[in-house]
Amino acid sequence: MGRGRVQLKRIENKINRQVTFSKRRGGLLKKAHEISVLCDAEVALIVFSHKGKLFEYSTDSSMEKILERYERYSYVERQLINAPRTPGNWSLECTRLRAKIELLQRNHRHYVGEDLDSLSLKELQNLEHQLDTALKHIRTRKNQLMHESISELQKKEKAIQEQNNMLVKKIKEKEKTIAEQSQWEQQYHCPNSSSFLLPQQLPCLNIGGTYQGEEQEGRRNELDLTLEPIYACDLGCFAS
Amino acid sequence: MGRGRVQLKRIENKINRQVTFSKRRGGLLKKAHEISVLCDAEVALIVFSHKGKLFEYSTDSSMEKILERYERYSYVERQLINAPRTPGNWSLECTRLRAKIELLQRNHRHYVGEDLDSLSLKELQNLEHQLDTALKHIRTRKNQLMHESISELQKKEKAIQEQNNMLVKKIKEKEKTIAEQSQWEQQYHCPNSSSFLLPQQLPCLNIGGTYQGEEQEGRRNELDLTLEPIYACDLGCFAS
DNA sequence: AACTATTTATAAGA
DNA sequence: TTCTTATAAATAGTT
Repeated sequence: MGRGRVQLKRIENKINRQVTFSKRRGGLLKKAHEISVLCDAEVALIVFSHKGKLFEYSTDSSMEKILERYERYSYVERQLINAPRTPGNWSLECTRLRAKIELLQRNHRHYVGEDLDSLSLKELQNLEHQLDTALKHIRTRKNQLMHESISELQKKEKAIQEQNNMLVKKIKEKEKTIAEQSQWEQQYHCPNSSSFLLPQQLPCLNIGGTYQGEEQEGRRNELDLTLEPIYACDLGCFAS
Repeated sequence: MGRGRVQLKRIENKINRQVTFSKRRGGLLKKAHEISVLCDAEVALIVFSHKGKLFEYSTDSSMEKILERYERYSYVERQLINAPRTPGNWSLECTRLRAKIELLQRNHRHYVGEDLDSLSLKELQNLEHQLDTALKHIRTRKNQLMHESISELQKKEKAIQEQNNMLVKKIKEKEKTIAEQSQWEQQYHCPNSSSFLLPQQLPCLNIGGTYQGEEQEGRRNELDLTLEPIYACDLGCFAS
């Protein structure tokens, strides 16, 4: 980029080399920063000039972290023990543990179907088989939970229904008692009772006797409706 | 550089980010190499992709040397700014890291279908879906590798078959030469040749002319049999 | 993985 | 060094 093509070889003119270094260094650092931001990558760039001056760029200015990560990565890659560096500053144990984490995380990516390019056919096959097996277990467990949930709900439903029936029976008995009472009151014209209200109350209660069945049905339906959403919701989670 | 200006911020589209990363990574590595050569500088470049894959460039491939030089160079600076980690911090860090490992390993067990009892239905469902997706990716990649392997083998087979045909042709020519030679010898009763053997030899050779075809077939079949086991063996790895 | 319209980087000159 | 400018390179968007 510039006037005239450039040969990829050391610039012999000292001044030119210095100028080019200065310009290109800026460009390189800029591009390192750009890829870091644009692509969410972690970049570490170290440049020593011919004269030995240091220039550097690192994502989030955490050069040490990136270099550590590099060492870890290299360690994992080489499957070698990382020679402890600068012992004063840096725990070997931590490095080892970080390497293990890196390995686990890299491995995990394979289990979610990422980074598969690095795997051989044999490895892919093993992975496939393992995931297949895992899925079988998971589905078995899911079905088990579903069945448990269903029978739990059925048991609950039954219990509530029984309670319901019992309540209906109780109400019927109460009504019967009240009806008998009012009949008695009517017959004997008891002065303590507010008899003028009864003619309107009675038909209601009488009808209630036969009407009760329907209302009971209504209640059962209501209960079913109450149950169903719960059931549907839980099953909604099971759907696949 | 390119159509439209680029904003210096993370590219949210995953595909775009990946493509841009790939392109810019190449450019960055190239420029790092160029400044290194042109300006006689020592460069170390480390790039971790978002997914954690490592790319690196270093002058004369001596990454470790450059990093060491970097450590030496920045040693004074680090001594001034960063208080070295105390042993107490180390053990704390180790504990933290061990906890993370435990977590990762526990999580991993779920991915191989173990320890499922502790998971809720919702969690099981998420797991199932994730493994399903992973399996799809893995199978796609496997198929890709298989197809590559198969076409490679077919190409090989074809090449060997051609070689085979050529060899057969050569053999035919040699036999023709030999047959002509022996005919010539019979006609002129050459005293140097052991003529008493010829009556038995000739029928063989004469028949050989027509018989040759079968023998040739036989040879080709033999070769096919040699090819087949290799083919079957390689494909055996693909079977699932 | 190519292509190409643009933007960027930069070599040379001042 | 720094600025300018012509031109080579890089690359974003597209196919």
